[in-house]
Amino acid sequence: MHKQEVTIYDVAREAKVSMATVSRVVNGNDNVRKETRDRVMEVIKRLHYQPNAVAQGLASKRTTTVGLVVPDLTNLYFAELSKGIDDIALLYKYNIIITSIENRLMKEDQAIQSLLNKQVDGVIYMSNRLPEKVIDAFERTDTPVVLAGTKDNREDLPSVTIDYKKADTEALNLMFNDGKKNLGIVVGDPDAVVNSEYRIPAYKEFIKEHDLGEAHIYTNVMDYSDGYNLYSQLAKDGVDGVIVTRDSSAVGILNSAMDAGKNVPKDLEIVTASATQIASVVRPALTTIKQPLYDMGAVAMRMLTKLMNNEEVEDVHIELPYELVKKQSTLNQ
Amino acid sequence: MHKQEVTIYDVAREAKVSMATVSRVVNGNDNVRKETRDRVMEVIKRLHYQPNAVAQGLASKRTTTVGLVVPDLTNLYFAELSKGIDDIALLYKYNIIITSIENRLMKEDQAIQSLLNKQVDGVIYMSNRLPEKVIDAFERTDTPVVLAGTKDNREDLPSVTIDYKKADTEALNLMFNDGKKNLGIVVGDPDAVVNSEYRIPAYKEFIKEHDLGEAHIYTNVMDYSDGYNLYSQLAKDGVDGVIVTRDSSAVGILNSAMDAGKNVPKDLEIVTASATQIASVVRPALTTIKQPLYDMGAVAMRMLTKLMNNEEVEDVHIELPYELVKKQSTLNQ
DNA sequence: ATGAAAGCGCTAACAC
DNA sequence: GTGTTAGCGCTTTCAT
Repeated sequence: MHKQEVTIYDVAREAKVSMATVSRVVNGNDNVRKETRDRVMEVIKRLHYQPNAVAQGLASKRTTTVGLVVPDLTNLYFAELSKGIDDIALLYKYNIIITSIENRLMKEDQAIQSLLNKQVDGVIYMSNRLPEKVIDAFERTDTPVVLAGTKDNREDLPSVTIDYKKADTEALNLMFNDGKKNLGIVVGDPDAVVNSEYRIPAYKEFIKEHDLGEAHIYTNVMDYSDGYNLYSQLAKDGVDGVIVTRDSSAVGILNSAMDAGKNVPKDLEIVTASATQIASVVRPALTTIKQPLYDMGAVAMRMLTKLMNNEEVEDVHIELPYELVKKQSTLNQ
Repeated sequence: MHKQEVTIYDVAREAKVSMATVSRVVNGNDNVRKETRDRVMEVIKRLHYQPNAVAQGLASKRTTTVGLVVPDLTNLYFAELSKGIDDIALLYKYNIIITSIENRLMKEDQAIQSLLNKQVDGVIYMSNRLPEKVIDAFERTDTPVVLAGTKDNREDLPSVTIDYKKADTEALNLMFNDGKKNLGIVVGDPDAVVNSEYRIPAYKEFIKEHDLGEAHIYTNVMDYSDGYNLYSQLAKDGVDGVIVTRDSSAVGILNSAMDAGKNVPKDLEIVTASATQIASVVRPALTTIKQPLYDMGAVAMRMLTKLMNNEEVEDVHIELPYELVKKQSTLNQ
């Protein structure tokens, strides 16, 4: 399509060396006399030679490219994870191919296959859904995979997360100690492993242990308007404290409650489980389980670099510390 | 690195045809007898053959990959643009390599070069800064480039934008008609073409035409806290209406004003120039110049697909319609 | 409709 | 230290 202006062969000819030597210079191989190296470098500069990464990839079987699988770019939760990944990727000179898969023509396994076909050296998977087909695809390849902000059922795949159970329990406890006895939980996809295996069980255990009666579990609350519309139901159910996994939903609940003339936190306490910017700019500011999203991304990418280099990785299931940040959407007594 | 389990050669041997025929089947070339095609397809299925996109890229000189250059993934403005791009890219089966460049080791021209080395078929550039070096790199290559949400000085490069001058003038006029006579403008990077060539000139013209006295131009206000901290200055300067290009800054100003006991919009009107989610969830909700970000991204990507296929493109400088959405941060009289 | 063969631009033994 | 030579896995003429 576009003119590959200058190839390694042109440089070799002009510098009166072999392609191999140019390749050595380009790749920083030490086995080149300084004099030769300088001559080659000069020609490279003069001819504006730039190596063709596709050819390099085919010959070396390494593309210095990693794939990111993310549900939605416009969800700040994933954007902040991605930023951490991106920074470390840059540090190690990897490019990033990003694939978003929510509400899409493309299914998860197709996304993975597409990435693998591009010969990515590794994959970071952030989607909270992990269908069997994806697992199969991962198992059919040697390409290392790291999960960021999610887990698989069997805990086979390396992952970087927080302790969701502990975090949610702590949040519920905060509201309980504020005197709220009719607690609820609001999640997005109920089948997401994080929800089905950690958050919802943590909630169930909590209300059982504290004898809080009926469970109030609200699922498929995906965005602001879902949250906004949910409030009337929360009111009807007499819920006086909720933990909400998505902060856009939490903000929707907040605004809806206030529009209904209610007082947050007096009438309803809200704790959101992902501390993106949106949770801190609304008033009253939301109490949050602050996940170290940037760090989670960075740690995941760092782990992936090790896996791609066949380096030893001591622990493939890393849990980073979270922080329960008390703001004005809880009484904090 | 990873075992390329099955190659086109394996399929050819197993199906008792040549590699060329397998290639034809894979690429949907019609010149294959149905019988042969079926046999090849069967083998492909059975062997789980997947073409190596790197080898395809080297041989065909098309990678079906486009590069995105974006300042910051966690800025919803860019995220929403990217989403539009991504959806159209998926439709046309392009993968996306994303490169973010703000506050980074990597400079704009290195980012571009890295993308070009990967032999991307096209580039969408969203950064509001467009250094000479980047222009040079673009000129040294045949790879098509489209600017999304930004322009270059000479208007050489194809672009998708809104009419910034008209939009800002309309916003200023709204505030003027509300009786605000001490208007200001708050921007991020003052050297960004959109600011230096359109927004700031539009502002200057407006206050000159309406004889509003001294100009109040605030630059390098990049985020929420910059906006929050700026408010005291706005108050000191007696500004009673501002147009703010970044909505995180706008929200910062809003919260700061309210924390100072001021009334928005009575004491200060705020119009933000990019309508991301954050502008609509705060209370009072912000009046916004609603740019069709998703559409801008989609249109840019669609234009790029045409350029990559050497198709005719009637207009390479597309301006999409915006909408001035009146909310509670202006009086709207 | 199908096959043979020449590359695409580079890396990586291996030889000297 | 440097050159020679096979590939990497695929596409694409050009024959037939």
